[in-house]
Amino acid sequence: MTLKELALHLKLSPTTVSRALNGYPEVNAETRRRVMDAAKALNYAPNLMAQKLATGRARAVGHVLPLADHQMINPIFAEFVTGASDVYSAAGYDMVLRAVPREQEMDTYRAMAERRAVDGFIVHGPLVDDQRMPVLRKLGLPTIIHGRTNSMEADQLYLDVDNREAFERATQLLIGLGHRRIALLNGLETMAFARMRREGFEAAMTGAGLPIDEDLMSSAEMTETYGYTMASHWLDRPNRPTALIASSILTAMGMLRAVQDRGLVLGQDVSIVTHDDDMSFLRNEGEVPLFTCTHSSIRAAGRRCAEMMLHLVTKGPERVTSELWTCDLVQGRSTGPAP
Amino acid sequence: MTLKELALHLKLSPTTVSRALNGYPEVNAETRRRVMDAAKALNYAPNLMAQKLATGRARAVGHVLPLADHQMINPIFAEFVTGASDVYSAAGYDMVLRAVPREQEMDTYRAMAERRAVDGFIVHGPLVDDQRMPVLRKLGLPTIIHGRTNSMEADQLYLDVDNREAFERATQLLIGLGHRRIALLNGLETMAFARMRREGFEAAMTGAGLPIDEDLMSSAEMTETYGYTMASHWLDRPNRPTALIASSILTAMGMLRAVQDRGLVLGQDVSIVTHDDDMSFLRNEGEVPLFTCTHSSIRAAGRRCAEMMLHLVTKGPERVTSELWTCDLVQGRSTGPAP
DNA sequence: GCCTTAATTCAAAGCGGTTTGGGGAGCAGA
DNA sequence: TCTGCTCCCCAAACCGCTTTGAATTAAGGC
Repeated sequence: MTLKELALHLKLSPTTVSRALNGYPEVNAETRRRVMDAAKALNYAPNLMAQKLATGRARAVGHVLPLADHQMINPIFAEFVTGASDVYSAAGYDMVLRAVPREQEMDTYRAMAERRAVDGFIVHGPLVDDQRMPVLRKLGLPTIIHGRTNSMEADQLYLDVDNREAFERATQLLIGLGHRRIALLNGLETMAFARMRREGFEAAMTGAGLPIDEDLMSSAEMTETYGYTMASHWLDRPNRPTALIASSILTAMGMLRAVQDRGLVLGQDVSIVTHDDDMSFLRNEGEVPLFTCTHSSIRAAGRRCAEMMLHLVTKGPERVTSELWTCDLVQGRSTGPAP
Repeated sequence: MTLKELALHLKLSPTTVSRALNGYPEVNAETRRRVMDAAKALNYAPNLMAQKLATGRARAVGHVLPLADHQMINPIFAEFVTGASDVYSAAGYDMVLRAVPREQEMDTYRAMAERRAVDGFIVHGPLVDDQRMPVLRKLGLPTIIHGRTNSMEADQLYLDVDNREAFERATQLLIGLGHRRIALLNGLETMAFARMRREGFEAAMTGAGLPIDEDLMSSAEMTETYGYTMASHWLDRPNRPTALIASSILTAMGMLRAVQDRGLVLGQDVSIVTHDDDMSFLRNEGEVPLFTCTHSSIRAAGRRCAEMMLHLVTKGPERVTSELWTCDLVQGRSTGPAP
């Protein structure tokens, strides 16, 4: 069933039918009703491609996910993407998703833009000195960064969590409990967010006059195994840290396993603070949750980014501004006074 | 830059340019080279929408993810989707992703099909008595199920893991170690895969003349918390089970936490066998991995499904058949003789 | 009653490609 | 020389929708 056929059936011109269907004012109310009814009855649905070609708008936004070697990043993307996709779906937009190796990323962005496959991009996982920024800028499509980086232009739109402040606060909480030897198990510090978290940590430490011990700082993909391995390593030191900070609840789980392996008691012998992305499959639940954490829903971020993008492509760049979210600091059972 | 402009520039007709670019034989080799060079030099890329409209093929495949209340299912989708997306990207296909509430799922499939937004569907998370099957069948688009269900037609293409056999084998392994009281922490048994796992478990138990204790079987979303809660419950029983079977490495992690909480030793006081989807962020690593498990990569499944789909839409349904994969049974440190 | 203006509707021209149905040139065979 | 093929290339139709510009009719103003 095409528009033309429908028009023929109604003894109207395609023009009128199209307008009736798309809510244009210059069509008689009665006529519109007839058209609507017929469309429903005959099960008419406009051909997406034709619509896109005619309007020049793709009604889709692109997400390209770097397929890293260790692709820990995935569950976070997944969570974000579900949030975003939900918003798109409700607005009749599509999400087109491409997972490509890092080295093909630029080409992918370029290809999608040149071929008009999407109306805009949401960029994931910004790096320190991220090379993608100038390229994206040149493509000229609306772009929103989930996160921030030093290499983006001042007017670049983004949505980020204040990672620096969050980790400063988390560290201060531990310091306030009397901890002096605090280890930071950070995410990959090529990622912008990890860099900022480290800054927050260091600010709190030096702010309290505590030394920064490079041996108590480590940075890698945030897997459970990694949390277990590094925590084990630290806890077996002669002068072991009394508190650990994790960048993800996954690494925190690994840390906890290491703690329990050694017969130590969480929140007593060792305290743990983690960042919690509120991932649906790994909830930090309970009246008093297991982990004390800085908390920010990644899915909510996905939703919000999608909303910003839709606003951007439908109503223009006015009135859409970057957002910097503050994390909640949630008290759990994993922290206590330093032994 | 449009095809017409490029043609004008080359003093050729759009026809010839199009053919040259798309590798049709009826064009002089020298001409083709000229066209190719010019296209590259002028940075020409065909407009996707126009191409899709003209050819009638969307060059995209649809994935609709049910947005359940408890959306544990996500990381698995994510993993699958990354695998699939990788294959699509390499072939110049797009993945269009929609996350919608269960009740809108059918409409979403219908809408995508009617509007020709995709060339085919890959269906996730088949249920027992899945209502989507007849609907999808009627839409007439190529469809591949990741999993199987009783409600699909005999000729329906699918890719599944032999869950029944895997869990039967896992159970037999425990029985062979002398375990008699074995608890099964299953996924949601509305899902077809969970149902089959249960069947495998029961077959092994009755096969060994062991009773099936409903109190030692539970079914829910496979979260860490759930694993912790149920394992705690079971381990605190007067006559506690000596072995636990988990449906996901996440629940297994929760179980382990419960075991450690009680000062019990894994593989000694309590044995655990789990299914491992080989998720990138939660690897069951080590020379001898932590968990004894039935193992099958969900990402590999995503890749294979995508390949099947591409074959289906480009070369037709001949020579593409359903696949039933057998899980590896991997020996880890989490199992030992019954105490 | 004539001129405006508003309300509806339509024919036709895109959007940017692909594909069908020739058609001219060059060459071998009769 | 004429016919019959290839080999290349082109004009034009088409994919299914949107949108521009104009036409038709009805209502309002004086």
